[in-house]
Amino acid sequence: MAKAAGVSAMTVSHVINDHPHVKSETRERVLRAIAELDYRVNVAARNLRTGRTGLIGLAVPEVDRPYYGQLAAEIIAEAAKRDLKVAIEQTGASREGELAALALSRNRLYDGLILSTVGLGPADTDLLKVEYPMVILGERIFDGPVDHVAMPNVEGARAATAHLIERGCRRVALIDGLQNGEVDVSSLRCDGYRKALDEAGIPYDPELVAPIEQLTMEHGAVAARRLADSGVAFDGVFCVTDTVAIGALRGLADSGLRVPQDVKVIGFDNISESSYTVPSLSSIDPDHSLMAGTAVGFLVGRIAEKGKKKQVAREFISRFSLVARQSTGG
Amino acid sequence: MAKAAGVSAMTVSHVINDHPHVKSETRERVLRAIAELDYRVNVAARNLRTGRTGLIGLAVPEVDRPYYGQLAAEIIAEAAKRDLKVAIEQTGASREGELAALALSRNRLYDGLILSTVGLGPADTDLLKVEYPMVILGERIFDGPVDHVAMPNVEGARAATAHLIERGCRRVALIDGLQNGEVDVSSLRCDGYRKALDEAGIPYDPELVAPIEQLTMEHGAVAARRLADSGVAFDGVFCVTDTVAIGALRGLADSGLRVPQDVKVIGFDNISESSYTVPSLSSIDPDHSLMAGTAVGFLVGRIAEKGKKKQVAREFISRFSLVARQSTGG
DNA sequence: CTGAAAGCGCTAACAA
DNA sequence: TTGTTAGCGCTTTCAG
Repeated sequence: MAKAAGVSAMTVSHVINDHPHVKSETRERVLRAIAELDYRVNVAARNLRTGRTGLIGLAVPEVDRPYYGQLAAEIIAEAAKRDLKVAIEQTGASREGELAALALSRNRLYDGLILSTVGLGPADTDLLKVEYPMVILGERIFDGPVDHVAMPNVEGARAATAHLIERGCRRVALIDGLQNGEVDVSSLRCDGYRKALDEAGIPYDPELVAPIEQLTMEHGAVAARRLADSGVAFDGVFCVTDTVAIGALRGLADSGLRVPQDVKVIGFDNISESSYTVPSLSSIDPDHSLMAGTAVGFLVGRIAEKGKKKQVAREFISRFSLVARQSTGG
Repeated sequence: MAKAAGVSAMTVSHVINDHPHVKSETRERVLRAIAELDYRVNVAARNLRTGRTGLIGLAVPEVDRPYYGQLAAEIIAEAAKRDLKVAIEQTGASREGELAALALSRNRLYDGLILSTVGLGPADTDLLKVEYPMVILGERIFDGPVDHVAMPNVEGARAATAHLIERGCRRVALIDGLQNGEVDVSSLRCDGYRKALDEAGIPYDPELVAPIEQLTMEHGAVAARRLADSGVAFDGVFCVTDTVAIGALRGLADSGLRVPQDVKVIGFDNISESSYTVPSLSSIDPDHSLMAGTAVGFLVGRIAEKGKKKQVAREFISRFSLVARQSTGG
């Protein structure tokens, strides 16, 4: 123990934790001893004593999907500002994976959990009634007393679709994920799409909706090719996410359709890749860093008030802006 | 304590850790009590006792860069197979960031560290002479007793360049990062590029080399535009990474050059986005999952043999394959 | 097969 | 301003 070098025991702890009442002379001495012995606090022991690990969990489907990778990057950066480390769980977008992530926090491995729900549905509300700090990042699917940070899905999708219409599209297709409930991303964005059509007096045509099983580039490409080959006329596509849209650009190119001349395309999320596709992709930007910052802020708040009586769940819906690029350009 | 429900104390520990000598009847009883009380082991206490945290650190420049995101995804998956969690540190590709990540392991927060070195150089070899489990993922820059998992940089770059030449290119440009030493990625891949030129009897022309400060899409795009606008003739571009190449595709499009008709393009890394660009991007695939698996395997080995005397450093250089896509297509 | 004793390294609370 | 006492919850060791 570093006390050997100095003369103290507990004082070391005070020095390490910047407690005020330490004579600067003593502090010096301790600091010197620490340096000489290359002493390091044992965080495991500290954790045991304090009940905090300084670690938060972030459960996302997969970090290599651009959207989640960018979200993770922002959350890690935001957490680092508050001296928190972030461990990443990959849930594979499955219910089981998300439940497994939930279970981990209960082991007190993490001080709190940011959970990006995709697989869990309203039926699982009870499972979320846990007493440890948690923030759901995604849709407001649950009624439980859990903080939420959500996107402006309906409004954003409406704006995206309206943008296509403004640019002259009259037959706007939708490449969307499967709609499992009434409040998942795919359903909400579909709502926004329909709302925009309504407002423009354009009838909703089910033939223009291409459902895909997973929100990946691959499925986006397949859906776009299928749409192009189906013989159904269309002059615009709103894709449920940018990742899907990037795949769709690929699929449209494969089918010999030019973007934006023949078909205009817009996505949702404004991932950084979208500026670099050819043509560059128009998108809805939900302000990721605001979302990340808010999520971490909520979580840190919950961690701080741990033990106190349940507070009401907070909810934050991010703002959005439309970013017009070549894919909807004239 | 769960012992209240059952009648044991330490036996709970045995049950939890699947120790053999427990009568199945007792085990049942304990298990039932655990379920009823919703008991969870306190990992902090276990960590303190065992000296293991079950957590490894992964230090990469930024998880939102596709290459590192995909690497992280594979490493997390690989670690999960061995019941290890992965905490991610973002070093910002800076020396300070990498040193900070090193320091954390010394706090025993992590059982070991996988460090993707970009900012550290040969001069920092001494700093890596640490006694805790570590694996360097990147170039073999250091002589210290540290395990390395590296890419076949020279050979891969040679193959990429040779591929362009085979496809008819005679003026092959190189968009490369700054060459800081003699063994960084940019230098090694440049070596491979020159080797291929030599072998084809094509003289090396410095005018065809566009250096960029960061390996990003943005810099790739700028470099490609600069190259196109410079008036120097070229019919092929080897980009040091796929990320840079995706930017270059964008830049070439901006300059009115068609890929592959006017200019052929190839990258390095084979990130998943490369299949979906328009045109799709040819690349060198260094077998990420083999690298991730090896890195985790090395680390787990080091963790297991912790305390034993120093072993010699192991080194693994991954294999590669060339993936030809539209960007070099005829 | 089960339990008792001891201690991992730290810090909250208090005393000096 | 510094030190003492205790104990966080677990597991290693050894005895029963």
